[in-house]
Amino acid sequence: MERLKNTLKEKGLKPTYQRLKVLEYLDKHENSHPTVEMIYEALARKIPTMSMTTVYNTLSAFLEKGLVAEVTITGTEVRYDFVSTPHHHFFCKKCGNIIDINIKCPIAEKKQTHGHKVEEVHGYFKGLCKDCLKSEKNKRIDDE
Amino acid sequence: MERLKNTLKEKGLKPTYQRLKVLEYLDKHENSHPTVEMIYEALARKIPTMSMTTVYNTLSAFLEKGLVAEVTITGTEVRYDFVSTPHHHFFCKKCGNIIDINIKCPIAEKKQTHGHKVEEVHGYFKGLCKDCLKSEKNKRIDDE
DNA sequence: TTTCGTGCAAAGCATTTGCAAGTAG
DNA sequence: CTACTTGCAAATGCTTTGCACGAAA
Repeated sequence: MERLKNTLKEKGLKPTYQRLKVLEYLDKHENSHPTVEMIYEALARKIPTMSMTTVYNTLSAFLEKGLVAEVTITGTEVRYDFVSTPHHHFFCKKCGNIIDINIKCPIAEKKQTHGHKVEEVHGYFKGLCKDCLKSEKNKRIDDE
Repeated sequence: MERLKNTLKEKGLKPTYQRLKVLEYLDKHENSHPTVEMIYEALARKIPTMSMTTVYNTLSAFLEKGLVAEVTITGTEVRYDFVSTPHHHFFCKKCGNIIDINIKCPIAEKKQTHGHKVEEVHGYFKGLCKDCLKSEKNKRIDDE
């Protein structure tokens, strides 16, 4: 808890109760890339006065300070990624999960391409995740 | 025109006047990755009865048939990419343009990663485009 | 006391839906 | 003829804004 409090202070954000709770949620669910709503739903259960507005405010403050990154793979919803180290994402078309992918890509090292100055490199895959692949296979076996 | 008409027929879409016009716009502005609004604004000038709904309908039909791809780099707007060959994108943080980038990436050839089945590979850069870089430099010279 | 954050209610907007009239084949 | 498409109007739902209250320094 103290660790997260310091994270906020370092970024010049007052460590309010709500901000700490949002950050704690992001920290605990680092791998689920939650939506605004997922965060709100989870926190509202514990903090009855929590409002959507506060989640929006908080996330946009975090975004500004570089604490989180927006992931817009699906095109219909924004998901939030607690920024640690740069990585790619995998979006499963079946279950909708977004999974972190850590692979080294020579292109990701580029500082320039076609004369443009590169500041960020983003990459993502779409397809079927490991688990959905497994259940697809089981289904096929069941059918036989 | 006949070419585009055939494109629609091949995909099983009735080549209506509106669809042809949207497709023609996409074909002509292949490199500008327009938003729904940009397409609507341009076409409404020539076709007074054109409606937003029709642009939405048309694009979603195109998307379903794989004629276009959605580009969601900015997070606040969806842009449409007339599908030709797979390529990456460069988003300029200053002017907001989205530029096609053709580079070979070894990762893009992957059919599988970490046990997940890869069907699509997407990559994009963010930074300053060639032109904005140039005007930044000129500005600095002007200041001196 | 002064500044900043919270959270309710209302506003704003892009997108979707319902549906009547029109059109392609 | 028959099914599909168009496009207006209304509804929907996510996100932002205005603002009063409250907390922190």
